[in-house]
Amino acid sequence: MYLNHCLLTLARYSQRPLPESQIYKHGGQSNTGHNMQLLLIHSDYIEYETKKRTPVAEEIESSMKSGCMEEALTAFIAVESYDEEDPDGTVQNAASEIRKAADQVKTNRVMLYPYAHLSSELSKPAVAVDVLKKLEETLSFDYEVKRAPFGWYKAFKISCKGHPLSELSRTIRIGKKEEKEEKEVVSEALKSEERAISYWHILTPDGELLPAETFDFSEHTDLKKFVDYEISKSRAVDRIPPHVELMRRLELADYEPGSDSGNMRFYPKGTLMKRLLEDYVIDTVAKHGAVEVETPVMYDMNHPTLKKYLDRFPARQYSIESDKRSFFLRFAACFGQFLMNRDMTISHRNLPLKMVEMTRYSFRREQHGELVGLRRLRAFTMPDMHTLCSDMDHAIAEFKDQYAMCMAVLADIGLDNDYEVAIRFTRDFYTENQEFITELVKIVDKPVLIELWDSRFFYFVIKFEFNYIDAMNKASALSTVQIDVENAERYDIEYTDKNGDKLRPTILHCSPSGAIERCIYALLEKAHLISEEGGVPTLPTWLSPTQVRLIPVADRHIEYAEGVAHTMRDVRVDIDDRDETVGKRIRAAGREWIPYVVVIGNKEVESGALSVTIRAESEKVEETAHQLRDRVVSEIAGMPYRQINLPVMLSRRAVFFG
RNA sequence: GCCGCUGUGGCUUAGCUUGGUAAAGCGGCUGAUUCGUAAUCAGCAGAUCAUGGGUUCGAAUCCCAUCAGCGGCUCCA
Repeated sequence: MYLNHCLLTLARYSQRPLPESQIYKHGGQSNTGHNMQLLLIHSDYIEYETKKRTPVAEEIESSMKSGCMEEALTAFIAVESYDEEDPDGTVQNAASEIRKAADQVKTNRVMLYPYAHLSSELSKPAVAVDVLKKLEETLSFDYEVKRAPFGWYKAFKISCKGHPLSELSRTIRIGKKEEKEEKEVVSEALKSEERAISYWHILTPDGELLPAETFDFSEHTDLKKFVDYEISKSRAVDRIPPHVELMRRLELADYEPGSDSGNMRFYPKGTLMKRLLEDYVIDTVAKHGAVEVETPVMYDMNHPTLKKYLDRFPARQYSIESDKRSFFLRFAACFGQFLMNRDMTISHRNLPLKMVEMTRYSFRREQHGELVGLRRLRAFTMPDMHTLCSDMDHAIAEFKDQYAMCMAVLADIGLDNDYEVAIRFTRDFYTENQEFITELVKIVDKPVLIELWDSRFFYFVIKFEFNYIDAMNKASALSTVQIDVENAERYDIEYTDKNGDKLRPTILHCSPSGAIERCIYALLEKAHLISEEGGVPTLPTWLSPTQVRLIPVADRHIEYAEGVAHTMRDVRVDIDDRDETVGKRIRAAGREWIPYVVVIGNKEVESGALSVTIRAESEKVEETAHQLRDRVVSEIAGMPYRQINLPVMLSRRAVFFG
């Protein structure tokens, strides 16, 4: 078998400098590099048949609905957004590349086949159709050309002469001046996701495994919503997410138009909430033996190990050019921690070895349409812990511990029982560990969604997530743990066992709370749901930016209020000293969801007792400052405390929003 | 990424259909008021009507492009 029987070229063009005479069309230098993805296959035959139109389908005559060609060079083509600047140049470049290949394999037949999978930076459909048509026209002078229609779902069969595609796949980048070869960069994981076939089941605490469609959801409405969301992934929504309005009105966070979308600004109150949640998660994993580390936010795109991992992760990343080198922004702490692990000397006595980082930030360039408020961001804060275990049995034991830890974390955060569980694993893992999985379901004591794969497409063999279901029936993953069986090898991480042998650890990935911003989103959505049902929306007291608001009736009571504030150590107290009526200030405190509101006038100054309104119970009690302080301190016992993040006097506060 | 909707002082909106250079409430400032549990009174300042083009004697209003937010769709050529 000879190589050139199957010529497979994945080419990425960069536009060459235009002759002087053409430059004027583009208003001067506009040489940002034009690309088009091209996959050329010399085939015995290629045949296709259109199945269904997509929304971007071109209008075609019936003669184009199916077609075939024997002994042809098939060109799979993706026109990219960069090509829009100069479609004609793109056509010329592509034509010459196809000519070169066709001459090489000595064929005079060319099949042009639009193929979107080749790129994630596609051009507008109209441009693509235009380029394809012109390409057909250009090539038809010298070749017999056919073109498959654009924008249709098509079935196709191709017989490639010789070698398997995967082994010959390569990318050629034609630079502005010189040509250089590059490895294919289409993420392996993105491809895997396409191939992965999922089997959906419900597993009950009794150990019953039922196909998802036969399960009786009547007593599990949230699980039903979750399953619908996972399987169908579509849902009609009639309003904007409630938390978006709340995050602004409560002066927590807002969009930042000066940045990329999905990069938020956090006001003092939101920043305080974030820090408290971050403190809490770090404290909690520290109690479970994790040590905190810090790693860089950007990594070399061409680092051999990282590159392979990058390919394995189904996320799109930000990239940064700096001084001729290319970097990508991390989407988790895996990179930094695994590289650190690799250089460490680790004994079996050190296992399980846990490292955690509060990644501020992790970056994922999610699609525009996916970004909403605090639910899905492009820059987010995520606790990321990795645990090195001696082997799979050890990993499974740790997995169970961390599963329980995650449940406790969500309960402490204020999301007790507000989530649905998904456990996902390969068939092999299931047959070997059936009991273990049933046990996990018993621990949460409610039915969970099971996703089963026939073979392993990802780096993990099992993972679970706790998913929050919001008022619009959207599911978002919070806590998650995965057992990774691939990266110890990839990163060359090893430990020394009792016998002095070097072994590969099994690695757990864990985010105990999920993204911190997403926790805030879930808390706001939950509060909104409660208020819709006629309840009082609240935040957990330990997370409330102000825990106690003092309202002096007149100016002469301010001094006394300051004394009260002073008494309440380790409680976030502020004083509304603005020149407004008591009624108005009460109302303002209510709109801020402040858990304890105290009015201070002559009566309080004389008696020494305070009139305290408890928001959660909508009732008033008489207490001394010490009693109130003790009440709040015991309520937040065990949770982190930080001092107030704004001036104590409201008259001194600037307005951030509204 | 694609489609649709939206974009008016710091905030929320009116005006846009039927072009004639902006209106209100909140917030801010000033003054009066020192007040007892869900909005005290008066005055003042504050807007190149998202950005860039176009049509027109004249554009917040009509057209095009861009950006952003929201909703939907989508990894599909």
